[in-house]
Amino acid sequence: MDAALKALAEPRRREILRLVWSRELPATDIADHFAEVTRSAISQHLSVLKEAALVSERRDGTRRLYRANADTMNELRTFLDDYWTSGLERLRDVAEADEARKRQKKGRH
Amino acid sequence: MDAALKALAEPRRREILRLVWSRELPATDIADHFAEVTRSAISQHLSVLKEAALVSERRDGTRRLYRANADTMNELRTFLDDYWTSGLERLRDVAEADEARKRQKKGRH
DNA sequence: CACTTACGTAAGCAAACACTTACACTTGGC
DNA sequence: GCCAAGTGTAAGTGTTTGCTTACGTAAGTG
Repeated sequence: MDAALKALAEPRRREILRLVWSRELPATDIADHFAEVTRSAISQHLSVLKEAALVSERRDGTRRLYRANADTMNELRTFLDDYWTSGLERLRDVAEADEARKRQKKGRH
Repeated sequence: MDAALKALAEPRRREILRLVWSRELPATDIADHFAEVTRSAISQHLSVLKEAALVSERRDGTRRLYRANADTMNELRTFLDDYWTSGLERLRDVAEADEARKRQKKGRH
């Protein structure tokens, strides 16, 4: 999940992800979409996205077809939703652990 | 919004953000929470979060009190929600723009 | 006014990142 | 078997990032 967030932090990768959102696309077609950078750069971005499970790859002859992985994106979505909402509930525990840490630190020093 | 996503990509910053989720906290208290890194490192993280408008800062004497900025986080949330859902609808436009680009590229070359 | 508390900030460093160019590898058609 | 198409990968480069130590500074305290 960490990897997914990190992968999404890069604008180019978000754009790639959008391209393969609902249809499979071969690497070359994806690269063609970006005039500014090399095919190689896109290939590396695709690796990152694949590593983060944000896209899946399917081989067809010499081509590799990429498509966004809806499962991972839904997981990420619920992770963030939890993040938004859980802050409040878990706060008491965090505060308590914090106090303990503080006392320990002071005691040591 | 880009800055916010990038800021969230860092685990430490997410943890900081959670600490100030629903209560103000002075920088020192935040730093005390992290035994592994320096106060300076946390200060720099706070700068990034502030730059991304994910936290707001209020001064009180020598102290600076930080608190998560709910507005920005809601904006980010809707941005992502749009991102999840809009892919489908905007896809046709992207595809069309893409075809145009492709034709142009071939024409030039 | 000296001293302490609570901070940011500058400088430097190693690791990570987004690229590039050049090359290697598969797959399918002739 | 040879060649072209489609693609990953290795190596190198400049920039950014997350950190450290050291110093600077503003606000309260005696």
